[in-house]
Amino acid sequence: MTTHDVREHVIGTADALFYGRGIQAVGMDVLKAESGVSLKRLYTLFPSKEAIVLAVLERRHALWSQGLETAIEAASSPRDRLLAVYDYLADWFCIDSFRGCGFINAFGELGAVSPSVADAVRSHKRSFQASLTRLVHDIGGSSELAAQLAILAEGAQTTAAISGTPEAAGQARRAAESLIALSDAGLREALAVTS
Amino acid sequence: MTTHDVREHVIGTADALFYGRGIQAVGMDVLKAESGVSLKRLYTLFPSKEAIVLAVLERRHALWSQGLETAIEAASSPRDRLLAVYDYLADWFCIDSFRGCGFINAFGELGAVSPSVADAVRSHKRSFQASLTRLVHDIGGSSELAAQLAILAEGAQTTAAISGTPEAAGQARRAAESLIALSDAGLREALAVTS
DNA sequence: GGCTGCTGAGAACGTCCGTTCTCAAGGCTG
DNA sequence: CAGCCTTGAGAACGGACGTTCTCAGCAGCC
Repeated sequence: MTTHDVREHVIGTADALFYGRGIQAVGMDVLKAESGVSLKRLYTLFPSKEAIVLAVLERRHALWSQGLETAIEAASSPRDRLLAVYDYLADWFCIDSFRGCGFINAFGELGAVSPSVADAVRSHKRSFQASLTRLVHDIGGSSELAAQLAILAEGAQTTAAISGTPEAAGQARRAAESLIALSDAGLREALAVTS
Repeated sequence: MTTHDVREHVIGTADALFYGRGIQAVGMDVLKAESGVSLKRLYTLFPSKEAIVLAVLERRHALWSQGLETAIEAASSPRDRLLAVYDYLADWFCIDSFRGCGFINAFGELGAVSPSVADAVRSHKRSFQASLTRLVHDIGGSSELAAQLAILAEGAQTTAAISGTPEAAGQARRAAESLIALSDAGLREALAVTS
């Protein structure tokens, strides 16, 4: 068991605990008990609890981005790659332990009190929007469309979390399909006269 | 200064504090200092801090719903009434103290630890979805469209909160206009063949 | 006016948090 | 094998939390 392995183990345990119960609801002694790593060692591995929180967010970002990328690459057409984002969300919402976006949760809990947490959340969301923008540009869509699709994805996450059902993913996906179809067909101007 | 007035004053003060700093970040002594109401009195007015949190959520729901209703009623056509929802969001996002949806924040912070808070958040969101569904039905739209527009509104709130800019409101509004136009024109079938 | 009962303020309480300290055990060096 | 030095565990610490207690002040009544 190398130091690095223990570190990763602690981060993984902390991730599950923080995500499942809320960050402030998990004390260092609980993390000690669940990870089997003594307090002394925890504090030699990390300078503070906040550092653990940041490491957890980093890991969560890496896993999430990697999973998303894998889902995207599995699709064949540019349009399917874009829609794969929502299928990825749908799969995620169905997991038992799903409790919303960990970044949004962390932001609500600590965003006003810890600037570094707020920054980590912001950069995660920026990264997601960048991925989406790239996919949208691949089908010739505008940045505006990318922003709209990102808003749908964000809304699906919070809606699924609060309602406790995964159906928001399908609704967001169908909404995205509509917006993409509109953009594809270049029908926005044509429809504008009817509204 | 009646008991009722003091109660309302405490709830208002607590709302501002909880929303601005996070619920767990505000202790009872801070609430005492900011409201000018002694701890003894606070605990005669409310049985616990959690009761104050619930009262705050109730008040926030009342104010928010009332503001939304006012914004809706000010619009003249059914379509404008529906889009007024997003203009209401836009105005809200521009307020300096905007820090996201207080209910989403509370859910992320306490949803896993306090079932009553989770319930309050769920019923607020259900109420919002019900309002939206009513407005959508008034223009002949489906429940599916209402769900999609709700997701857009949710996404706009978290996006605006995390990004720190109000532009998500406009993006969500334009996305909503697109979805409504598609629904209005009954063009979904026509477009399906092009996708 | 003196006694009584109630309300007020905030000191005090127990608990739990994040963090540090003590000290015992073990491995490497000579 | 003796000495030392690193590392381990978890008891201990200071502070902050939510909640309760004490007691001074002040009505109202005899």
